[in-house]
Amino acid sequence: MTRTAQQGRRVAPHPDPRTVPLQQVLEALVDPVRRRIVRALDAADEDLACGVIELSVSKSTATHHFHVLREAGLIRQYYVGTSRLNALRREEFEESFPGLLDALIAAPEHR
Amino acid sequence: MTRTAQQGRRVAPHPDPRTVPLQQVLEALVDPVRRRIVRALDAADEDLACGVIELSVSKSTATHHFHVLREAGLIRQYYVGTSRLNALRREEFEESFPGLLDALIAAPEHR
DNA sequence: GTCAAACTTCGATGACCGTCGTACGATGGG
DNA sequence: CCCATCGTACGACGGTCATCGAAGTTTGAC
Repeated sequence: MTRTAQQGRRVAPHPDPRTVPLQQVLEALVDPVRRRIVRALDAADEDLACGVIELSVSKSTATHHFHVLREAGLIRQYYVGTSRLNALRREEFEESFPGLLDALIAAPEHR
Repeated sequence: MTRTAQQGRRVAPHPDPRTVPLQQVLEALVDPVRRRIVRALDAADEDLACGVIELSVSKSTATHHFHVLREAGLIRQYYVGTSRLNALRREEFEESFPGLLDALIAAPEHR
């Protein structure tokens, strides 16, 4: 098994956002930890590793949350070395659910 | 006890949408039955009684869902006779979370 | 080749919430 | 009055999900 094949084995499936039901998207976004992730990715000008976002949950829980966001078509994930980088899928998501991400990011969490 | 006082006793508390946390709003809207209610109220040109919206859940469950929507500042409820009428609080909600309700209503449930 | 860093996987646990049936309350018509 | 209609209140139950720790995997650095 070559090194690149190993790398390939780590590539997780990324659904087309247009095939993701609204229900799944909302279930992903209803969790405050996952919204923190989305907000962090939105605020950053570059892709972020899982570890650099402060989430106040354990690593295994964080992995779970990133998984849910990926399955909902909200983020893209790829490995660079031992890190896994995350990127918000803005344009694709906007095409699927126009205005939804913008409205959510603009919405204040508290008051 | 007068009749109007009795009526007054049935008036449920309506929070100001501006005081409702985003978390609570999303928890309200993540349930598909509650989204059906919101969509029905949006589509109607008049206020709707609880009973006239097809929900495929029991009456007690329906009451629960209307309660959650009211507490989230999404609907207004008032009695007329034995019926309880429901109205979407569009403008107030729009002021609190601009674009959110529109994006959700515009979003297709399935594909 | 050894080791640390960064995530993942797995199973377990605990809490929450959507659901229901039943009993109850309020209203208006005959 | 009586009664049907419409909705509410209350427990109970069940499934789902966020959480964790422990063990495993992959990578790169030395």
